[in-house]
Amino acid sequence: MLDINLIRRDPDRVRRSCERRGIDPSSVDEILRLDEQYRSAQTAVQTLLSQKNAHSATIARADDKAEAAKALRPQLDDLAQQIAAAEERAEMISPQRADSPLRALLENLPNILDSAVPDGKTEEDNVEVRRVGTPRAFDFEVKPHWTIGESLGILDFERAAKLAGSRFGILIGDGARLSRALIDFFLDRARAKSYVEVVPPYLVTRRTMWSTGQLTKFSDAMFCDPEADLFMIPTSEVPLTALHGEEILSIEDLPRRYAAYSPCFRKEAGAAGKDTRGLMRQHQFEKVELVWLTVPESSGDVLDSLTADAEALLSELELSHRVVALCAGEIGFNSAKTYDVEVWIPSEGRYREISSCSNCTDFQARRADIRFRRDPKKKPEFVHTLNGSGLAVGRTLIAILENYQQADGSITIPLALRSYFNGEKIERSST
RNA sequence: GGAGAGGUGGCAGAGCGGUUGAAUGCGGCGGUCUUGAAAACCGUUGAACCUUCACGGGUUCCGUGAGUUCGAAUCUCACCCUCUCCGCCA
Repeated sequence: MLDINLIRRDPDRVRRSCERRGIDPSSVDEILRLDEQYRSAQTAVQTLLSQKNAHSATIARADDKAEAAKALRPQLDDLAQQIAAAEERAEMISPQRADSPLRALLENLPNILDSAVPDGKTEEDNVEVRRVGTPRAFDFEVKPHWTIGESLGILDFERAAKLAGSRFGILIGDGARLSRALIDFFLDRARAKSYVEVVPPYLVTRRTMWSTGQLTKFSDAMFCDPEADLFMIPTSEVPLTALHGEEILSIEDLPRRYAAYSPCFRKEAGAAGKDTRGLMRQHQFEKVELVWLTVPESSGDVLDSLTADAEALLSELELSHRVVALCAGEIGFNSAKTYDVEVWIPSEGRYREISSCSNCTDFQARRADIRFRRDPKKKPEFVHTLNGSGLAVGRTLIAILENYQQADGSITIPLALRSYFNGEKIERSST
């Protein structure tokens, strides 16, 4: 959520940001109009309440309170009427109200883009920042990971469909072990970089989901239990970011780094027909997520080091990758600036997203109410929140299967992973 | 799921329906004292919002939401959460 004060002070900046994202900026004017109305209504209510309180204080001070109350009766009754009327007017547009139009408009404004974000509408307009490693050259025909996995007996999509329908996969034997090895590897590396490991709830309340900006009209539908009103997390960014919701941290608490391995659940309603085969896009996948809470002035640098942390994992796995700066039209609702880390997928002959690192500035912190105090005397300020995958387990698995495939159909395990996997190779016979 | 207890400021813990945003203690901050520190003593110390160029003024907040009242932390109702015991269970 944006700061209403910022919208008042610099509406043009907000409009420009909306336009760059390809979103109609007209709601900014509507917000300004409603906000003006609301504030004058509020002032009216407060003036009347102040008068009423003065009368009550008079009664409280009087020796004969009943008598005093009786004497002030006419004024009090008159005030009560006026207050009720004024309150009704203010209540209509109060942003506190769940169905307030002002609130709805405010909540649906995306974060303000960082000035460094490149213009553009689609993936094509993303700007490559750097490339690391060279895609491996194959002297045989590369196979897609599902073919490799199924013939090795470590991936099973048919039975997954039997159990759960489309967009599910089953990891078996060495496939499951490799996945577990990756999780361990990722978490160990995160720990080495001072991230604190967390096992968060995988189901969260509507409020929590709302607080990190996942529940908006721009969001894809999530799995949920309507009866319990609990939502299955689409990423552990949600519980990790909201961890310190409604808290005021002290400056010594910052920066705060958290890492969580968790399953993630997504309906992928908007992705019909995309990546229908294989592990690329599933209703359930696993991920190690990295989250930072920082002071505002350092979030820019933190985004770089967070991205570097994600990349380092790929470098260590010797997987060729690149970093792209997302263009204005591609950046998520919460984010001011996002780098995607993309890994080389041989069967597609291109790089695919394996981590998305975002600086959400104070946007989520304002919704979730995560603040800090620089000094015991200073006012609390909102922290900045950042998140990135480190990494998506399923997609890393894809990358390993495809990039490390051998002519005989076996898989060589990346060096960095061998001690975790406890082996060097996956072969047909080994399952 | 059944039975009970409880939710007050950073924490602990008071609070006959009336100048209570809230005693007291701890902690925090500032100061006195000290070569320095500790101790002691003094002072100060919640948040959001509205209004003002500013000084300041005002409103709201004691789990949440309604209600009674001129006036509610205090009374009524509903809901939520936490804890204890029982049942079930990985």
